[in-house]
This record gives sequence, structure tokens and C-alpha cells, in this order.
Amino acid sequence: MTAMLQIAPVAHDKISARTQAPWPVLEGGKSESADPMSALQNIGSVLKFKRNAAVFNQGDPARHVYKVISGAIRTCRVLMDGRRQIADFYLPGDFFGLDWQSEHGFTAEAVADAVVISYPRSQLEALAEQKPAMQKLLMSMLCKGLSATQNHVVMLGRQTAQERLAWFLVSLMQRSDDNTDLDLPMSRLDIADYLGLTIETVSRGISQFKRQHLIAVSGAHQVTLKNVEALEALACGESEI
Amino acid sequence: MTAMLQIAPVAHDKISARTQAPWPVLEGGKSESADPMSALQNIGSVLKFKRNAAVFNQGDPARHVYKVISGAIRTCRVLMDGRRQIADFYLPGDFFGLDWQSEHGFTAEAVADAVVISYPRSQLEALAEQKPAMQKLLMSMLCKGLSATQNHVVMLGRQTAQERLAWFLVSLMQRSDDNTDLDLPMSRLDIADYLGLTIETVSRGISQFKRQHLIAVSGAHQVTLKNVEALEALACGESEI
DNA sequence: CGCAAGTTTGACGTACATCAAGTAGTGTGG
DNA sequence: CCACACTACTTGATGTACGTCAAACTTGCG
Repeated sequence: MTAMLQIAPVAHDKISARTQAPWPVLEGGKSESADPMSALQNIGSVLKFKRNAAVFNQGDPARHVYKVISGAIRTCRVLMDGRRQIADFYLPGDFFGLDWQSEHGFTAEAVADAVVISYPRSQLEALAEQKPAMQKLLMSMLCKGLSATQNHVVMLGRQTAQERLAWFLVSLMQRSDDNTDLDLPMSRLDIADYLGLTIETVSRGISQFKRQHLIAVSGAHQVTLKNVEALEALACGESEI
Repeated sequence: MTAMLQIAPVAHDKISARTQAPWPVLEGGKSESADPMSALQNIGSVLKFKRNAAVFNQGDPARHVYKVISGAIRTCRVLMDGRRQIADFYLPGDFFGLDWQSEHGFTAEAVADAVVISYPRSQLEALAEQKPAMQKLLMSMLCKGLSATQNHVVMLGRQTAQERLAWFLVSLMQRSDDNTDLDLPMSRLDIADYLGLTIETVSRGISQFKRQHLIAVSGAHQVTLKNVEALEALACGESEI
């Protein structure tokens, strides 16, 4: 169908939507079974966003699901007095906007210049009814998202600043195939708003990890994990009973 | 099929599992369409749990989904040093254990003596493949859970103690059909571990609301909301930009 | 190179945690 | 039905991790 997307409730400074989709679309997709993913290739539209541009806003009708191709996306909510909480970061290969009620509950913005593919929800739903594999894929993505959000809850509710930072670094590492050289596309403020801290606390925490030789930093966006076990111990501290 | 459940990875002090299901099972179900819900009636087993008994533990294989009939359930995780975070409370009519990866990520326990119906996941999945309505119901339950958990994240990341308490009371009210007379089945410690606070802070917060005439309290588990608007204002403070 | 945005560091303040009594429920046995 | 004990809750005094305010430093883009 090669849908050319018109709707796109998208903000001011979008770079240039409606590029014709230059497939393949699948890289980084960790596909559960080739079939449902390849079906997706026919219904996506490519969109580009500049840093801080909104993909959708809280309250917008949830008509699409998105996949990150390059760059990074954050979903966040802002309280009246300016306090902001970031719900999640989405990196290349990740789907977002999947939290579909009738409206989006969060705003999605580009952390850095980003390329995204948009899939009309109606077509996705139709596909899910026909293909059980697609249905399972959607369910599995939802479950993964729910599980990640629940871990976020534990972190925010019960961990200290240093533990939160360690948790953040370790989970980024795990998402990048256990590579200890991390590229952080987001600012300190983004990290702070994700971890429920202030920018100063994040900065101090990173400095402390440097002093403890748990990490090495080169330029604010390049971190190397030097002692993964210590960081994981800090990050988790988990058990049952 | 009237499955008689044997598995039930359930703790010590379960009262008496394997009662023959005394249908109807549907009350409080807010069913989206009668069809998929009635299909559920044939595959459920009734289980009873005493206060603090575990329905399942973190790490248990996720073989069932549950629905609360009476009482209340909490899902929680405990860190090594005893810090505990409650992810959610489930009240009569609510489904839980739906966060199915291969394993449960959280422990589920009875807040108060509870009756629960357990549905084998395998049969639920089979049903979902046959009936699109059931599939939609499952997706919608997952989405609702995700949305609630995301709101929990915002609360934990960015709200003050009083705001958290207000948020808790208001969301309980909304779940009980906007009745301002609330019955809190959980202890102050449960509330604290849900809101990321200590028991003392919760207690002081409630006392302050009493002094401000925002609520009235009769016995630790009976609260009447006296000024819903003020509480909602505290709870939300929301906007987008 | 030069400026602005982003980050780090320091000094100080505060909301909530911790520690410690006290008080009110709740269930049990006489 | 009351006495007792136990648990749950409340209140007070004090401590501290993190927030706030402010200034210096670094980085990267025009």
C-alpha cells in the first residue's frame, strides 16, 4: 500500500516528513518471526525530526505507532510548574507510541535528530486480526514495555541517586548488546528527568563514578563502563523475600 | 473445560485452592463486549488466599492470568536490604499477572483475604487467536496497565509527598466509581511502599489532610474525601507545555 | 576564534528519612 | 464482656541525601 502519511500531528520544526520510504526497514528489529515484520514493510512512512521536535503531543489521538530508525526519542510529561518526567528513551530498532488508548498519554520528542517510521494503527490492527504472529508481536512489545516501565517504578520509588545512575548506565549497556562503550544521545537534563533527579545530582554522580574508576568519560556523551560488576551490583540489589 | 488447577506456585498459607468455580464470574468486569468475557467463564479456577499469602513469586513461570473477585492483591519487588516497592494494587474486577513474559517480574500477594480466579495462559492465548474480540480485550487490558504504570512513574519521579498521597486517594476514588467514601484495604506500610515514601511520612500526610479538612478519617481504613477538587489539583498539576 | 549552551563544582537549604516514644485499634482467652 | 497483649498507627526530635542557588568551566557550533 505504501501509504503516504498526511496526518502526522507533528510540531513546528519537523525537518521533512513524507520522504518516500527507502526500505529495508528492518535493521535492529530483533524480529520474533520474519513474517509479521516483513508485513510491516508495506505500511510504513518515513518521518524526520530535528532535535526537540515533537513526534506527537500528550492528548493527540493515537493514530500511529512508530519505530526509531536513527537518533533517539523520549516520551515525557510536563507538570504545570515545569517539572518534567521522562517515561522512556527509544533507540534505533525500538517501537514507541504503542501505549495506545484513544489518546497518547505522553508527548514524544526527538532527543537528537531522528528518523522514524510511522505505521497507521488501523492497518496494524487489521494485520493483527489476520495474522496471529503479528498479534503476538504486538502483545510481546506491549509486555516488554510494561516490564521496563515497572522496573522504572522500582528504581524511582526505592533507589538512591547513585543506584539510579548505575541502573541507567547498565540498562543502556544491555540495550546496546552489552557493549561497555556507551554513546549517550541525551543531555544531563534528560537523564535527570528520566531518573527523577536534578541535573546537578546527575553530574555529581557521574563525577563520583569517575573518581571511583567505575566509568571513564570522554566528552559529555561518551562513557565507558570500567567496572560493570560493581555498577550492576549498585543497579540491582535485587531478590525476592 | 472447568480446569481444576493443580500447579499454582502458591505459598504456605493459602486458605483452600481448588474450590469448584461457583459462577457467575463476571461481576465488576466492565466488559468491553459480552462475548470474550463469557468465553472466560469456562476456563477459570477459583483460588482463595489469606492476608499476605503469595499468589505467585517473582521468577515463577507465568502460566496464569488472574482476576480479583474479592479482597485485594498487591504486586511488589523487594531489594536485598529489605527496601520494597509495590507496583500496583488490584481490586475486585481487576486482572493481574497479565504482564507475561516467560516469568513473572513481580511477586503478587494478598493485601487482605482474597478470592481470585485463575485462567491458564495457554487457553487464553488460544482463545485470543480464535476471537479477535478476546485479542482486543487482552490488548486493551495491557494498555490500561501500561498507562497506569506510566502515571505511577510520573508520580514517583516528580511529585512531593502530599501530592503523592492526593494522587493515591483520587485514583482510588476514580476506581471506585467516584465514590468519595473510600475503603483502604491496605496498611500504611503498603501505601508507603506504593508511593515511594515511609510509613511515617504517609501518616503525617494523612494527618495534615485531616487538619486541612480535605479528608475525614474513621478508623485507619475508612477515608472520606471532603474536598475532591483540592485533592485533584494537588494530584495532577498537569499540562503539556 | 568567540560566543552560547551545556556541564561541573561549591555553598547552603529543605523535604523527607530515621530514630524513638507514645496511642489507638484488634483479636484472644479468661 | 472485659483484660491483656500485639500489631498498627501517630507524633515528636533529629539527621541527611538531594535540591536550590550561584558561579566557573568546557564544549561545540557559527
